[in-house]
Amino acid sequence: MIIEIDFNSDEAIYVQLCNQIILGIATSQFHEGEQLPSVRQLAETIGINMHTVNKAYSILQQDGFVKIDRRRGAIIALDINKLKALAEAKQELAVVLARAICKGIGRDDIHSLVDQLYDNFIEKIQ
Amino acid sequence: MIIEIDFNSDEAIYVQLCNQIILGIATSQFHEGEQLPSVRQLAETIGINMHTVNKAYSILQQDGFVKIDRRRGAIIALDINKLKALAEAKQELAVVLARAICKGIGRDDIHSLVDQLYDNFIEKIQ
DNA sequence: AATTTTGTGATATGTTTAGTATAACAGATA
DNA sequence: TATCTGTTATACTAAACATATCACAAAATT
Repeated sequence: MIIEIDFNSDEAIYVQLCNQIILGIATSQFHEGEQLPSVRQLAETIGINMHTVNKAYSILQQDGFVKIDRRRGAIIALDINKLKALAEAKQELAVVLARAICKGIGRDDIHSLVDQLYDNFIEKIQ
Repeated sequence: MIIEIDFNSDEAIYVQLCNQIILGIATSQFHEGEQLPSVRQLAETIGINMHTVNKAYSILQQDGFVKIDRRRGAIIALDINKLKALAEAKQELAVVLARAICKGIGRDDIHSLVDQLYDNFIEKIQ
């Protein structure tokens, strides 16, 4: 999977890294049990410091997306707690929807966007 | 409207301020043309610095939620560009949905959450 | 006319975060 | 043995966040 970092973005590098990897998992470009590049290797290919990658991996572990094995590094391992995930998603959605509502985006528009995105995710899986 | 800031949050104060005000607009607690408290006044009531409020107001202006009038301060004025807003919402949704999908949350779950939130927003309007 | 309030600008300071740069260590692997 | 892994520690720069004053011009109020 190709990971692209925008160094001009106002988003921190480690945040971009987390999001890209999560996106990769969602689109099945990374599979359960698959091992991610080592912190040193990924750092070198991207051209950033090892600790920045390590921070991203640590956060992914904390958020239940990977497990870190001393022998093999970071491995995709989803810790699924649906109730917790639903609560978090709702909280994040609230912020996004509030902005959208202010800009005249209706309920149907959002449903349509959700479908578009889900279709897109599924498309990439196949 | 009551604006609450969590000083223990990892979200910057000005970001929380922006989100709260946007939430206020979405729930019609703030109306088009209504004027927000002055930067000094709001800063005092919250217990933060004037410039922090000013930063939030400036961002809200930049994002097209308010206009800043030298005479009356910040006034709710929605600059509606639906196409742009849709694109931004899609981008933000993609990140949220990717996380959700990884945690086993399906399309219907998201639609349900969206409906819940929209109902909640409408409820607060009445 | 005088005072107050408004947004705005400049400057300075302290704190935290982000990111980089090294170095070292223990465990696993080849 | 040599190499790879994650991990930890330290040190440093740079940027962001937040506060603290001071000052100014425009508008509103008195």
